[in-house]
Amino acid sequence: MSLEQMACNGMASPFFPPNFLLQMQTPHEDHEQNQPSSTTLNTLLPTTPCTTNPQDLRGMAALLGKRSMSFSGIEPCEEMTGDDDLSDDCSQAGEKKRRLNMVQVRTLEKNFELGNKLEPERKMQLARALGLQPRQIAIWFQNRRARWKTKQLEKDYEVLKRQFEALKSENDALQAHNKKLQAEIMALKGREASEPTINLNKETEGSCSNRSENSSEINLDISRTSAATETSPLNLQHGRSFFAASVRPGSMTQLLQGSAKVEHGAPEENLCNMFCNMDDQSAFWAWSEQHHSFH
DNA sequence: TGGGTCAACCCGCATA
DNA sequence: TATGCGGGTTGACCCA
Repeated sequence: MSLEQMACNGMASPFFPPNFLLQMQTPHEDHEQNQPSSTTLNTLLPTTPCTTNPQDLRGMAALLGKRSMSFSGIEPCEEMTGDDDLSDDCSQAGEKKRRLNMVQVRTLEKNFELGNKLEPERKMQLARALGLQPRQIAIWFQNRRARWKTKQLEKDYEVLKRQFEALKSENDALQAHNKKLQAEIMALKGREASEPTINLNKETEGSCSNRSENSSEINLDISRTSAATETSPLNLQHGRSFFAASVRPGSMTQLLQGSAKVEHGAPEENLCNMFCNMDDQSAFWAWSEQHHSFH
C-alpha cells in the first residue's frame, strides 16, 4: 500500500506523530481550530458531501471563513458513498471545484512558510490532517509557489523601475553638465582661433591629450561629439562610453547589488542582462512603458 | 456581466 | 522510468 493510498484511507503516517501539524499552529489558530474543521465537519454534515450540492453547504462553509466559500475538500475515499466513478486520486470525475476552507489554507500557509518545497512525508501528513488528497496538497504548493513568484516579480519590477528612474535623472544631469562643459570648450576654442599667436608647447599638448583620454566625457573633437549629442543623448556608440565614464565608479555595481534579494537567481541575472545589453533601448523603453500600469 | 482569484489539469523537462 | 516541478491554461466561483 502506497503512502497516498494510506492517506486516502485516513491511515496514520509512519513518519510523524498525529499532532505534528497542530503543534505548528499558533495559539490564535488553535482557537480557530476549535471551530469545526473540515474533518470535524464530516460528523456534522451529511456523510455524502461530495454528492451534495455545494450551494447547500455555503451556510456551513461561511462559518469557516469571511468569504462564503463552497464547502471544500474532497473527502477521503472511505467517506465516498456508492460506486461513483472515481479517478486515480479518489476524487470524483466531473466534480465541481471547491475552495479550501480557512483552516486548511492557514495550515498550508504556515507549512509553506516553513518550506516551499513539499517533501512526500509532509504531503501525506498534511493531507491526512486536513482531510484532503495528497494531490490537492501538491497542487496547492505548486500554485502557491507560482503566486509567490509572481509577487516577487512585481516587487523586483518596482525596485528596478525606481532604480532606473533614479539613474536616468542622474544621467540627465550629467548630460546637461556635459553640454555646459562643451559650450565652455567651444568658447575657449573660439578665443584660441582669434588669438593665433598663442602656442601650446609639446608638454602642454601631451598632458592635454592624456587628460582627454582619461576623462572621456569631454571629447575635444567638437564636430563629432556635438553631432552625436544632437542626434541622441544616449546614442549608444558614444552614449555607452559616456555612460560608463560618467557614472560614479562602482555605482552600477552598487545598484545591482542593492537590488532585491531573491532566492532564485534568475532576477539578478536579468538585472545584469538588462543593463549590459542596452543596445536595444527602444525595446527596454517599450517594456517599461508597457508595464507602467502593473498595479 | 466582466474581471479577478484559485483549484485543478496538462505538458514538457529535469533528475534520481 | 517514475516522480516532481514550472509554465500555461481551464473552469468554477465571487464580487463590484
